[in-house]
Amino acid sequence: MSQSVERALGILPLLAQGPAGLGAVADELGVHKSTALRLLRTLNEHGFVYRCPDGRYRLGARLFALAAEAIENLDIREVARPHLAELNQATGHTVHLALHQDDEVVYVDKVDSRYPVRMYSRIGRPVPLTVAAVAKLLLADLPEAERRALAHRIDYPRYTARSTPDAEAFLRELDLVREQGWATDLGGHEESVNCLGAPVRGPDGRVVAALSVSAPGVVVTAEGLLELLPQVLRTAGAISQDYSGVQERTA
Amino acid sequence: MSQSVERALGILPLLAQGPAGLGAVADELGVHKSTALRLLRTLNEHGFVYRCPDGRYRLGARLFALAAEAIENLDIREVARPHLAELNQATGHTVHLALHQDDEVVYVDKVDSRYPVRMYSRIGRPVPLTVAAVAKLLLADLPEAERRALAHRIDYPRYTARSTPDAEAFLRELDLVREQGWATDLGGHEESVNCLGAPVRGPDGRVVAALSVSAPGVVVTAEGLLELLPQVLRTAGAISQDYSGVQERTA
DNA sequence: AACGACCGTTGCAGCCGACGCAACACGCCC
DNA sequence: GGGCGTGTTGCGTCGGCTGCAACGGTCGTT
Repeated sequence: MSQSVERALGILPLLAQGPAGLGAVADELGVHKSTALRLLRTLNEHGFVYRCPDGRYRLGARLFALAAEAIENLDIREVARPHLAELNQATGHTVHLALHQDDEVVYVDKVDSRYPVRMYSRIGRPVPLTVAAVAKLLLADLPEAERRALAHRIDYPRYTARSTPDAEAFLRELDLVREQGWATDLGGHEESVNCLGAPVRGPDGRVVAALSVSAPGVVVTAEGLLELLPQVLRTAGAISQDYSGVQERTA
Repeated sequence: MSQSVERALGILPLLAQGPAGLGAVADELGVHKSTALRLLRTLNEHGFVYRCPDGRYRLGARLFALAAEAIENLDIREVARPHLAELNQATGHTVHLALHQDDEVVYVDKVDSRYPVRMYSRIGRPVPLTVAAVAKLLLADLPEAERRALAHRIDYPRYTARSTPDAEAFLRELDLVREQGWATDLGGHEESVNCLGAPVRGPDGRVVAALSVSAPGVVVTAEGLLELLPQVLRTAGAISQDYSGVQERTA
């Protein structure tokens, strides 16, 4: 839509992969150096890009600040936090909270496991759509047409032998998840890690978020994890209720 | 420099404070609605802005993803991580790693305390410049002129009675920190939390990062925390060495 | 020391892309 | 139904952005 903005935004993913000089940025964007310079300068003035002492460019502090601030302001987080902490306290496992935006599912909060062996994840990081329990929960609630379109649009990486192989299998899985009201990821992303998740619903009954507990097989078996289902469902229900209660929060 | 980009970037901080409608954004920017619409659309196409079902705009997932990716790629992090984990293992306290960019100091990694009472912090979040141990370490290494300019440019919020009160006190503190090679924050940010930090130096001897251990007074006294100084210094030294060894990593 | 290669920076003219206007299309409440 | 407050579209005009070319700096090389 807006050329210069588009180009400027295109710079950011480039720099996310690592620092780069003016020339490299210009080449990558396919524009003249002077153009790239102007864009980088404006980005720099606003703190989105940081100029290293050696002249190369990196992503700037402002970006991190914004992301942090935005995450703070996601209201579901505030409501959910105490419940997540409680679930973590009760089970000892890592607890995640995730949201759906566009074609991505992102973790917006987590409470780390008390066990030394922890699952690797990071707040703000996109979740593998086809295997993660929270992703299945969030996507299963989409209207049918949208769900089908999405299922055929995305890729199906074979993280492990148990990863969802294709769109058909994924849609079947989503149907199952929607029906039973909870979801699992049994070694679909990393061979030795299992997850169990449940949906958080808004006042209109639609799924607005999803939470999950994750634990490596060495800590608890898949069967053992499934025994936590009632607790997980109860926590998700409690958050749903709290969230529907407060409801409007027009900033 | 570049008008449209500048405007587009101006939108993001607005939305960080909470969701807003098209009209509100246009008013705030001082531009026509149609202009704001185009900017929002481009931001939206790139995932930096997310359109709520109710038509309002929020910050988008891409922003989180970028921030996460960039933080992953900060190479000091990778080098430091095992050392931080070790320090955490040995002491049990929360360990932070921070960097300096422009006028901000940001946490880029942390390992949580094993104690139930934890200090509140978040990766990517700006650190209070005037009191945090890591901030003092990073700023103390600036060239004198820059240090003085910065000291007079920033604010001195009185978080607690022990917060640094003004520029003069701050500069004195920085001199002390630079000389002794380590820094503390004894209740300067939150009354009951103490920190002890040390600098990580690059191949040229300049401070490139800072780490700290933090613990609430209920877990360990300030004196007890100070006894960890040798360990903290050793860890910082080990990271410096590793970092200077690998050195070049031109992406 | 002089050279050349490379990178970042500046001024400028032309042109295209962004701007604001005005009109339209919705949903809502008085 | 009429008024409002949204968000949206098409269009002409002007201005901001673009790419060029030329400059200045810092290396490494001969």
